[in-house]
Amino acid sequence: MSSGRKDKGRQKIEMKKMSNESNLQVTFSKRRSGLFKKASEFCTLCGVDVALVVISPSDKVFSFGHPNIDTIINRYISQVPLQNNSSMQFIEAHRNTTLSYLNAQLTQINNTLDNEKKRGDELSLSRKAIETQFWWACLIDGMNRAELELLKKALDELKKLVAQHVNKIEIQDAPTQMLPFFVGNDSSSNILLYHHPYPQHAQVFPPQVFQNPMLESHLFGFNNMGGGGYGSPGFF
Amino acid sequence: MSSGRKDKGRQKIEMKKMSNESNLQVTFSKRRSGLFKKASEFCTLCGVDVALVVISPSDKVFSFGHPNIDTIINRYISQVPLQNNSSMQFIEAHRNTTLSYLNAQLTQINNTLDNEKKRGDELSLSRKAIETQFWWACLIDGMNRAELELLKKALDELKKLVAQHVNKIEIQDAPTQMLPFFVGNDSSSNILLYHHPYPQHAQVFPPQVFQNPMLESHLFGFNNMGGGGYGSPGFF
DNA sequence: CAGTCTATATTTAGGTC
DNA sequence: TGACCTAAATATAGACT
Repeated sequence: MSSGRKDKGRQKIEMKKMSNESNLQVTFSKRRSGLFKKASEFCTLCGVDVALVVISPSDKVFSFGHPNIDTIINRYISQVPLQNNSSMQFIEAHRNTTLSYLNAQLTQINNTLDNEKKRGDELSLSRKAIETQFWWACLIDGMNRAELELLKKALDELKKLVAQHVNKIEIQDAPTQMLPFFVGNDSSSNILLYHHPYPQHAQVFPPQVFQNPMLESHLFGFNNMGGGGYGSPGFF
Repeated sequence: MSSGRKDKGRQKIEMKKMSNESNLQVTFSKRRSGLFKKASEFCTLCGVDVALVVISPSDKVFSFGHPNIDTIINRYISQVPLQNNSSMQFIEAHRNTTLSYLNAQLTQINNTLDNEKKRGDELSLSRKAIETQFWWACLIDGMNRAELELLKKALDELKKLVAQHVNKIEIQDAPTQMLPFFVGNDSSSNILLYHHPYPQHAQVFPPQVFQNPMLESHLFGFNNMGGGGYGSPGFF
């Protein structure tokens, strides 16, 4: 019921990589299932063993095997002469890249850890310094009401003295610098504390490194490895 | 060209293993080539990687791969470790132990890192608490030499007073009772100290005993406690 | 076995839903 | 994605060379 147009049916397509992305996606699905079906039919009809691995453009792995893909792959690996079998090397390579990746991670984390330790130590130190510097203030906590009253009185006295002194200074010196000690305002919330800009610890791991596909040219053959020398641009 | 006998054309066949041996042989060849062709077209058309291994009833191995069968197989086994190959098992086992070892290390280091972070945060917090609690002490930093001298004198006086008072108390009260240092947040003696609206974290500190000599002059030697504070609510 | 031929059986490109 | 539709493109059973 669309435009009353007659279906064109199956069209012949050129045997090259499809340019239309969405068409390619559809064709990928269709042909993949078709291929798997053929393989499976082949198995039942002829009683053979088949292993089939397909890696999609988005790097997903689809596989089919009868009776068991690992069995077939193992048989393939043991059958193919060492000369042609680079699987071992690839395994090693893969392992090595994984290892070095993890090692890099380890290094990075260790660095972060070191920084944290340093930061902690510094803080610990400065805290100790503060405690040492203001140890006497702690005494105040131990005082009872009477003692505190006494202290307050003493401090009042001190305030006067200091005020006096500061006054003297202000007269003598240039009054550019404001002394914070006894500015008698009522503000109770603008205490200025200095801040330490601590480093952030966002961890960004390096992007993964991919190996180049081997671009060997083989002729399509029936009983040997094949596959055209076809580079897959931009798929990895 | 046989005489006008009509061809039966392609017949539908049951989907089960062919009984006729010679037919099976023919079908095997035909379908095998068909399957390989499909796989090859699939590669070209969709730009995917394919590995295909077929093992004939007579145990011959046929394979196809694009761009290289070993690459694909390796990628497959990177995903799914092989089970039935002893050398593979060894490699995989080694790889896995190495990986789990590294992973364990990673976990451990991450834990340590977390702890360090926590420690750092706590220290940072407690330090801020100290700074907050003794904010007024920071004022001292704002003083010049003369002011400090003055303050020292006043505090000396205070010291005497307090010492005197403490002495008196020790005589009156039970001599077993020590002066508690830094007892936390519910003591009435803290009222003055916590007058300002900052969060209290006094309880964070261990009740350390400060046995510093009172008001030694070196106390005033520090001068980089950061920016001083501004007026405080009529504390004095 | 591998190719060829022929008449179907199957697959699938291109759409629609 | 996936299912369904249609008609053309392919694959292939069976027979023969």
